[in-house]
Amino acid sequence: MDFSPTDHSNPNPNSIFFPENPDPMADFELSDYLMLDAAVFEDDTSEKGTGVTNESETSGASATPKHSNIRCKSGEKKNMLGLGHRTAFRMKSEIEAMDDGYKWRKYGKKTVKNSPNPRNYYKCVSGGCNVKKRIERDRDDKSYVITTYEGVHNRESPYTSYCSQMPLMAPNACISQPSPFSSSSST
DNA sequence: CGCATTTGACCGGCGC
DNA sequence: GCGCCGGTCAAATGCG
Repeated sequence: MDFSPTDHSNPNPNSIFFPENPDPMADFELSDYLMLDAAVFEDDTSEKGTGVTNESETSGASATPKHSNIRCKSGEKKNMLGLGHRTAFRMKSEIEAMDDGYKWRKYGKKTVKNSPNPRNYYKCVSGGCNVKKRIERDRDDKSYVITTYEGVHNRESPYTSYCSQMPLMAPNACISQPSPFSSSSST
């Protein structure tokens, strides 16, 4: 795994690199950054427990040998067929719905077997792009939020755009503004 | 009144 | 073939 939060070369506009310490919400800390596109998808679903994946989405897998949580389910298969990238973050945050610059609409909520915490499903409604994201709390540490983006935005996040206008800044210094995480985009 | 959210039902895929 | 599970849809409800 060479992925890192500072890998701004990632062409996927989904890859919004959250600041390590956004002052507005202070209590936020990026823990893991996972880029799961088609190329590495196989690894992601193999549940070998070698990658950070094991620490995030599959955190509950240890309790249940079955890896039902990360199998290539219907939606994921579409993903493998070329629907788009999948990007997952695990971050320490009190809030689940963070404003990443896009407008999201919640379309579902589901309690999943591997986690005592419900998983929330959002669709991007800004720009009409077909991007989805899942948000759930880490089963082992509720102070962590696991966010999984699926698909590719057809436009950049206002934050990354902002970022691109500041070529002299360190890439990962971008996005620390404008106030990336005003709580909850929706509501 | 309009829009976003909530929540239960339904669907499709996978494992046994 | 059946049951389980994750994901999505759509009607109902609440809030601004």
